[in-house]
Amino acid sequence: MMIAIMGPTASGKSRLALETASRINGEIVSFDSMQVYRGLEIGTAQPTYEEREQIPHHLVGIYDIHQRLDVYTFTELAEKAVRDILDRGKTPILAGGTGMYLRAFLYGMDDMPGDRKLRAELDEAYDAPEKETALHARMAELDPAALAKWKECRRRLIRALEVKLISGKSILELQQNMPRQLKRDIRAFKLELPPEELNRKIAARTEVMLQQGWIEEARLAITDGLLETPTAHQALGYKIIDRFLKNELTLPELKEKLIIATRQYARRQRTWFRHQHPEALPITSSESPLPIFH
RNA sequence: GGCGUGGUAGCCAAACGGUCAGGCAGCGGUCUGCAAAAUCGCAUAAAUCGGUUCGACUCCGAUCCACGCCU
Repeated sequence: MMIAIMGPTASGKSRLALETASRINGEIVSFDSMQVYRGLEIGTAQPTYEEREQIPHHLVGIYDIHQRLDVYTFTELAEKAVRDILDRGKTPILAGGTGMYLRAFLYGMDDMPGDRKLRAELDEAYDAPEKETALHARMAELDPAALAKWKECRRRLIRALEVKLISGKSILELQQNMPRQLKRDIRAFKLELPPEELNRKIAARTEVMLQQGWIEEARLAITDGLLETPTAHQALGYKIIDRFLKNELTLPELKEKLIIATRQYARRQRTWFRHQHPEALPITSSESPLPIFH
């Protein structure tokens, strides 16, 4: 048996996961695409040192910002972490806001070929607005159906091209059996706070992060090349802070933009959980314990 | 008190006497190897009251409000 706690950013997942873990002798597996990165502790709201002393956390701070991460890789890491925890006779508590990773882990993905080197090359070759025409032309020839479906989305076109080049088949052909059944023995919960409450929490947390030194953290990471990394550059807020550091924004503007970006992220998460995780039981507060009965 | 300028959605901001601004914020959706990403869609307006007109956000008048200048 294992437990999953999902929910939008700042909704209180970590707190709930921690509380649950100590109650049922569990360990936490973070399902968060950005908390894996070292050096982004404050901005990605990683658990504190004390919290990690108290309860083991897995998949937090395990990567250097320059390393590339993707769903498939993450899923493998999570698989291993979960197995270890179970082997130790403890309960894995999956907690996080990266819906796609949770979905992939809980339901599985279709078997599809992948070649990270090839994908990186394709990214390199087409990763610019002007080069999209070339990508479109190539896809029009190789996989017109996929092009029609994702013409506005370069990233998915590149993955489609990758699959086509490796397998000779259209990605659409290979992904016809999107898994709809859970493949895990899981008790899943999703935090759904009233919008005003979540907004309040987001604003408050943003303030705290800034007080904790988020700006300095960002400055260091950016100096280290964060903005050019393959995956970590997407972490919310750092590009905005970069603009502040370049004096393009005032402090109040910075705060406002960070809060807005976080709210928008939370909304996308809400949409995802609403539709992709019917197995999760809605929870309206992070204050009370999860309804788990042994 | 007088003169001037202006009042367009939550905010910013255009054009126009007769289907549409646009941007930001908001809301909804999509999502199978970069997902804290990417992408698609939706709604809300004309300060108030009258007049001119077949038709007014657009023209005219009054009123209110804001800003500026004058007294």
